[in-house]
Amino acid sequence: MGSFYESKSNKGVLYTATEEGRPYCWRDETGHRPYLYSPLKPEELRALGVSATFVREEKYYPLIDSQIEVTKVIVGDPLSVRNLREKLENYGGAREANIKYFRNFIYDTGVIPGLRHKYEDGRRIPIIEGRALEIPEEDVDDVELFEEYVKLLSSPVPEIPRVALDIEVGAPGEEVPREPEYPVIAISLVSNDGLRRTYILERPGAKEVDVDAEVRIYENEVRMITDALKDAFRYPVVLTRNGDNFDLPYLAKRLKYLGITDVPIHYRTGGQGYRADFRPVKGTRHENVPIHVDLMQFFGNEGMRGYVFGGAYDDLRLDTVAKAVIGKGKVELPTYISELDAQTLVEYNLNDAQITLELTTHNNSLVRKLLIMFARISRMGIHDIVRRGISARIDSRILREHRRRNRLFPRREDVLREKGATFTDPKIKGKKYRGAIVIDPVPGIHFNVIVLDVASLYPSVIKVRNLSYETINAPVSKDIPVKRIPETPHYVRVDRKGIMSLLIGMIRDLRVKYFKPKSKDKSLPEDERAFYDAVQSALKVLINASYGVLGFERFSLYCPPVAEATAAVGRYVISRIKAKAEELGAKVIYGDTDSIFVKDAPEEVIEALQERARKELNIDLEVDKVYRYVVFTERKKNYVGVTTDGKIVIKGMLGKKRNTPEMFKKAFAEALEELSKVHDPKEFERAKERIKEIIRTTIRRLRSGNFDVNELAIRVRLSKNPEDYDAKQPHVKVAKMLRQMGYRVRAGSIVEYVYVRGKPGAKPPFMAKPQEIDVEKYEDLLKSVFEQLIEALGMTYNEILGATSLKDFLGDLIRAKNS
DNA sequence: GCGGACTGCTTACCT
DNA sequence: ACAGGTAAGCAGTCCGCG
Repeated sequence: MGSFYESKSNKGVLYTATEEGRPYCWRDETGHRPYLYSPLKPEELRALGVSATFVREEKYYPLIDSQIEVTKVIVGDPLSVRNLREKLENYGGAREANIKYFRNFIYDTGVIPGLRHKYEDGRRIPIIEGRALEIPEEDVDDVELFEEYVKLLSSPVPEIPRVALDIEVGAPGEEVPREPEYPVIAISLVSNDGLRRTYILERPGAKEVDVDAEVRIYENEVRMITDALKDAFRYPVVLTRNGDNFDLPYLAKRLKYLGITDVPIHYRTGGQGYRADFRPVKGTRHENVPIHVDLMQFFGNEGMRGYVFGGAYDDLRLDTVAKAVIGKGKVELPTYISELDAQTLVEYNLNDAQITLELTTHNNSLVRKLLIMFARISRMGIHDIVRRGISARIDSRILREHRRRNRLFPRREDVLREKGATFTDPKIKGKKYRGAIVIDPVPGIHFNVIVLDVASLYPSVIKVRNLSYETINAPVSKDIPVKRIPETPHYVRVDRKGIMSLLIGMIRDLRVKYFKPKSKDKSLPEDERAFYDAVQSALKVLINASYGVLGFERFSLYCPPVAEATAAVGRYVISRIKAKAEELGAKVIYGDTDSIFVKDAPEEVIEALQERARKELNIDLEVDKVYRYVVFTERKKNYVGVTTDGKIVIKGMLGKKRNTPEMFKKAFAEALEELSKVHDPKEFERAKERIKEIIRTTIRRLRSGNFDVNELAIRVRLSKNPEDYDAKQPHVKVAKMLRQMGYRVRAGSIVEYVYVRGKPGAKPPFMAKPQEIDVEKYEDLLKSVFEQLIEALGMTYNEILGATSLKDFLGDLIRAKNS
């Protein structure tokens, strides 16, 4: 499950699970030491005064497609690796010297995080119990590798004993305390094996607390904290929400404040990110210490938010995340924590711990399974899976695959020097290369529309075109076959399989050809299908990010021409499909990146297109959606449609954006409701009338002042801390205002404001009265929201309303004059 | 002195 | 700390205009 370097024993340490599923802590017995590689010979290194063990090794170096000789420099401790790396900087540099020791330890011992292990001859052997059935041999580049991953990923996920921990601090007001001057007044533990316990400091009503849990009352705060931690330490995993940033550091600080010197928590703040872990106190060892999993770190990850939970939560408060993931929120608080009565305090505290646990058990333990799958694929401990981004996971997987093929991992600067240049001009200033095509939509209402899309376009392109850092623009002689990349000077050698192409292609195939079909196979029992579904979601996250990381500066194998070539071939593929569709007589009315919307295309044409894509481009073209009708304006990424089964699809419209006031979102939803009833052109007339009525009613409400200001609140998420903004937009002004008033507003916070007449222009809703609202401003906003819809229906906003204000009237007049 | 065209900055969304 | 493309808002600058 994890690994680290233990300085006391000067050894690598692994946490694994035993055959029986019990946690087990294993200290290295193989003599594994920290090391790096150098292109220098041992005698040259000795001459430089390097004292270490030298081993000459032959490795394959992908950047020049040759075997090379390097020296493995084995040293005493991880710190020496860093010192040596700096020392060798001017002497040919070091290789594989930026890899943390515990990572090498994992790759080299062959341990697989997320699996149970057995012990044989001093080695840990991972227990792989998964079976590989029906491996599709055609189109899989490396059947053996494919089979290995299938077995690895289909091995059962053990149920890990774990306990959720949550604390409450008796700070006055709604301030979240940073300094340890306030007492910890309650701690709750809720486990997946039946423990439900709250530890509270003695207070009025404490003895009468009646909850579905054991309540322990303490006079002494130190005793209470120590007892709670002792109980938590019986579990191999402790779950928190925000424990890295709050619960654990606060407990540590508070214990020190109360005079305890040997504290079982180690934390780090600021700088390289914050994290907190449990540590052994005097007389105990690492095996008695649980792993800390802060779920907020996991859910805060953009990849998780977007792909697995469908962007279901907007901010990271426990309440929001819990409602989205498990459909259950927090207990409403009548007052500040410090003023709660004992009963309410315990209920609140217990509920938070309960929700934290449920985030990992809900939906057939989806989160638990995802974490384990990521751990297995990327050979990373749960510690790091939770805390680090997707690029770290892909990096770990790729490094491990280099290691086992005895390939020397190239330095980022070497890849960049050899393969750095891009040639296409981006549409957006500041970007590095040209991206996807968006086909101009044909404005109007279109009946009978089929959406075709390429299943995972970019990973398919990477696979099919053999794109990889070592195959693109490789130094080649005349007799080595290459294939050119359209719109660029790039070429790819095709006589050797590129490693990125192989690995990304395989993850794609694992998902598309194996786990996804299994997750939908009705002949399998439901829990088995749910398991395969978790596996395919984990693979999806990796697939979706695999192209992106190649264009990401901090990725270890950052390779701009590969990213550029991927996008270029993507454009080529979709353009070819579009041209072919038109050739076959279908009208292409829109398309974005990997899709085309075709109108009036009979089934034969669709089939012919799919056939052509398969034969000519080696690409799978799928029917993604069938629309009863779609409505476009000239705006891209902006449309409404109703599918044949009556589902409304809205894309990009203001009416669904998170920062549109609730009042307008509601009106917009009503208008869509009307549209969903439409089956043919005639019924549109009725819908239009109803929409007109909805808009008018909304305007009347605005003008009458008959509303709650909260209905008009605009919610914006800050990307920076307020003090870091130069801009003076309303949300920035209000953020600064709130901070002045003592609220904790920072990057990631949601700022709410309403437009008011007069000086500052915007105010937090709780400070504004309905009479102050800048009604004109909101009428403009309403217009923007509905214009996107109205224009699509072939009308103008003013026409549908009549001239409702002098400004609109004059606007119309000017437009009439100009045209 | 005021509006329009423009740019830069920002957010939210699409694939 | 995965990518680029698009829409839209606000604030500021420049320019033209009796």
